[in-house]
Amino acid sequence: MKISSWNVNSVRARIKNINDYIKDSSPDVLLLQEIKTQNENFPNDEFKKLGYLSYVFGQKSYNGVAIISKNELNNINKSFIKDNLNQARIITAELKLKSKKLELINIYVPNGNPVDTEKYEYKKEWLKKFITNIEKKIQKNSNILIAGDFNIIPEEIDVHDFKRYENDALGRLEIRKKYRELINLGFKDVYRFKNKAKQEYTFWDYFAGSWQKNYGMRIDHFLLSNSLIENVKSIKINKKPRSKEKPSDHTPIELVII
DNA sequence: ATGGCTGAGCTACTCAGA
Repeated sequence: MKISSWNVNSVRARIKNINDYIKDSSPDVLLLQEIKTQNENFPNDEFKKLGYLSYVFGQKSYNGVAIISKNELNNINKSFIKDNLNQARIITAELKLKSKKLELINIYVPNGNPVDTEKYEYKKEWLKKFITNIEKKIQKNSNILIAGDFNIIPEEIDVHDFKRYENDALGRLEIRKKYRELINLGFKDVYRFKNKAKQEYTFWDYFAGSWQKNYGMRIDHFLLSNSLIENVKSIKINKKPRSKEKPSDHTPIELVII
């Protein structure tokens, strides 16, 4: 079972790139973030042609998340947390993994910049609520995969120039501690668990030749329940989509799990 | 390097991203 996560920065502007990616990589499940459209304008038909069902939590202009799946998914939930600003940032589903039920949680965490504004407070509040609800969820199902755009640089190794981000909403200690808090509930950052000292990124700015210079950061993550880590076959950051014409600023991360 | 580049909504320009 291959599960991919990709912040596409508009599903409609990116439809060709997504199409190419699906044909090239053929994930069983594709988690999308920043689809930037309402449900009624989501390109369901495009995905149907490729053999996928769409589960969409859209929003006009900003945010929005979706799950694209080859097989039908159950218990779709779009209200995992109560969002103060009613932004579309979480969609969850239940996935059959052999005999186990895997709770799939697709997230798009608020950016939080600038740090001296209510945007940063919103990010902190959002993460706080999210952690609380994950704690509750674990009581019912301890097989969980949290995937998506966390907008968190976990460690210094996860960005090209940490100095520049240590007071940024993505790199601040206060925010990185939230990430640790989440992991301490019983998760592994699958990429870092499998790649102890590797420096790879999932995001590169559009400007100043960031991609060409490899000035990036690792902010898209898969957090998997400790109990399932033995089931992981591979975890890969697929840089190919970032090298294409009209790319998203993020690139997909791919988990193969048995 | 708090800039520069891209997308949505709209049709001039602002907001948001990270």
